[in-house]
Amino acid sequence: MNISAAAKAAGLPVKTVRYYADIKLVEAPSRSDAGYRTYDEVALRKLVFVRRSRAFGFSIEGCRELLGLYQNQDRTSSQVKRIASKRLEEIEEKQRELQSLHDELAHLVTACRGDHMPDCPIIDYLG
Amino acid sequence: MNISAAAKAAGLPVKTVRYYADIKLVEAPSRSDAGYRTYDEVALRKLVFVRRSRAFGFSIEGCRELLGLYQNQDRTSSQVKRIASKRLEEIEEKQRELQSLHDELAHLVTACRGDHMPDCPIIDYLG
DNA sequence: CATAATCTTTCCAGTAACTGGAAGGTCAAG
DNA sequence: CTTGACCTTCCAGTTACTGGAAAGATTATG
Repeated sequence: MNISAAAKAAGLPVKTVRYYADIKLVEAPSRSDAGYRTYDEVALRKLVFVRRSRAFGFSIEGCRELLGLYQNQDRTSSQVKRIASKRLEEIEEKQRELQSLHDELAHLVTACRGDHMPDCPIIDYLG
Repeated sequence: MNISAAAKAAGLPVKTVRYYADIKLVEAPSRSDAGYRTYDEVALRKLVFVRRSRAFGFSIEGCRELLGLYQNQDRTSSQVKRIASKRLEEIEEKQRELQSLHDELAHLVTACRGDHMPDCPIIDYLG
């Protein structure tokens, strides 16, 4: 499988697939005689794993840890759970931030008449 | 007022204050004989305005637009409201994303026993 | 007045996680 | 045999700063 087929199968851009090998998130794939990267099922599954992990918002380093556990027969589910819980807390923290931003901004937007006059509670608040 | 006093008064790092002038988000401040940047009340108010705008998550370009309106006597509140509403929609979109991430990840974390065994629904889901 | 500490300046590089593009080699089809 | 779709590497740009080095200015202290 060449890189574009692997990328398509993994649901990732070709550039990203190369990038993941460059930063050693996944192993460097073997090469054809012409120097083309060739992917097998195992390599593909790791790419999919990374895509799904990234979709949860795990950082590259987080993905590295998770991928390590994925490939480690001696892992414990508590190791995995710890990492996932940390991410969950980050998400919740971000949600709280967004909620207060939302409430504040929504309040200002509602208060703004949105007419042809210059007076504006949003500008007043910021200035 | 030298840069560190202005930065402190505006609630921004010194580096950031310089940066905002470098990218012409705010005007380049006047200089002392020795070449030190000097800030007055007007410049300070603009820095505060940018800090507050940034705190709402407006991009630098968004801040540029808002600052333009702030300084424009001929602005209309509808112009301001349009920009703020766009940001509000971005926030809401992000909230929806985070909510679904949260629900999915929370579900997996709950299902994971977090013990010394390797079996893990989180890994299963990702792999 | 000398010196030390604390400013300030500019410039360069690095962060996260890609993404775009140029220059050039390879492969399959017609 | 040429065209077009691949593939390669390498370099640069993105966002919004942040860190640090080298060197000049100002302020405080002895």
